[in-house]
Amino acid sequence: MDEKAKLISVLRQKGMRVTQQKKAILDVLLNHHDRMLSVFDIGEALGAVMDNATIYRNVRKFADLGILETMVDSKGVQRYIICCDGTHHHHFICTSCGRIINFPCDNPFWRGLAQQHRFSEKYHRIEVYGVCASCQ
Amino acid sequence: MDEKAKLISVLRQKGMRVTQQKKAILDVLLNHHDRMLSVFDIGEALGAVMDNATIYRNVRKFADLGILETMVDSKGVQRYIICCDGTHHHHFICTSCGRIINFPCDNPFWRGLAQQHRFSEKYHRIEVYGVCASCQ
DNA sequence: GTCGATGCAAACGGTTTGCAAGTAC
DNA sequence: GTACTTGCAAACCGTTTGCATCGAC
Repeated sequence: MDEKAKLISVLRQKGMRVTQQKKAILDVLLNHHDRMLSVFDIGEALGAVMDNATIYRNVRKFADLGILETMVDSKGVQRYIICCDGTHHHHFICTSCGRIINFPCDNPFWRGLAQQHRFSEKYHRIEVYGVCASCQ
Repeated sequence: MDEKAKLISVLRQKGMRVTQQKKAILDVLLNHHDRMLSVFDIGEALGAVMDNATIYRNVRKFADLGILETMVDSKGVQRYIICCDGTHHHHFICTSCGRIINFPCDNPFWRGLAQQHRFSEKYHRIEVYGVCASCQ
C-alpha cells in the first residue's frame, strides 16, 4: 500500500469523507514532501480550480489528524508539510529553494539551564535556515 | 543615563525625530521587557489613545534600528520585545503568563549534521515553551 | 520654515464563516 | 436519504498605505 492509500484509509477511519478535493490536496502535498506549502501554493499547484476555503478547511483537518505539520513563516503565513514519520525532529530550511531536510533532535543543550531556572519545558521549536548543497 | 535616555539618543543619532508617541511606545516596551507584545498589546497599554498605524510604523523603525527583536507567534501575529543586549540568545517562553527568560546559544547540536548534508547554515531560531517557576 | 511624523480612513492579503447546493456513503 | 463537503460571497483581523495636518528641530 503506497503512502497515499495509507493516508486515505486514515481519513476513512476517522469518519471523514474521501472527496476528489481531499485526494487532490494530498497529491500536491505528497509531491512536495520536501517543501513547506502555503494554501496559495497548494491552490496554484492545483491550477486555481479549487476554492481556497476548501483548501483551508482541509489542511486544518489534516493537521488536526496529525497528517500535516504546520508552521508560520516570517511573514505570518501558515505553511504545511506532510509528516514523514512520527519521530521528533527539526528542519534545515533552504532559503534559496525552500527545500526541507530533517534532522533528529539530539540532546538539546538548554536542558540544564531550564532546570536551573525551574522552567518546566513542554515543547520547543527549532528552525535552521541556510543554503542547501544543490543551491550553493 | 538610564535605558530610556540611551534609546532616545540612539533615535536622535539616526536622524529620527523624538516625538511623544515614540517615547510612550518605548515606555511600554521597557515596562514589559520580559514579554513579547503585539501592536494590540502596546495600544492597550497606552489606553487606546494612539493610532495603531503609528504604533506599526514605529515598532517597524525600532526593529530596523535593532532596538527591538521581532517574532511571529503561532497565530501569525507579529510580536516585539526590547533588546536587552546584543548577544546571541534564545527564549524560554512561559505559556501561562507569557514571561520570557533568555538563555545563551551554546554549541548547537545540529552543526555536524548540517555539515554532513553540506547545508550551509545562515541563522536559526529556537523557542522553548513551558511553564515558568512562579506559574507552577 | 522645513521635513519627518501622526491621525484618519481606505485598502490589502491571508484566513474564517454562513449558507445553499452538491456528493460520498 | 442523510450528513458531511464544497463553492461562493461576505466578513474578519492584522497590517499597510495615501494624504492632509501637525509638530520637532
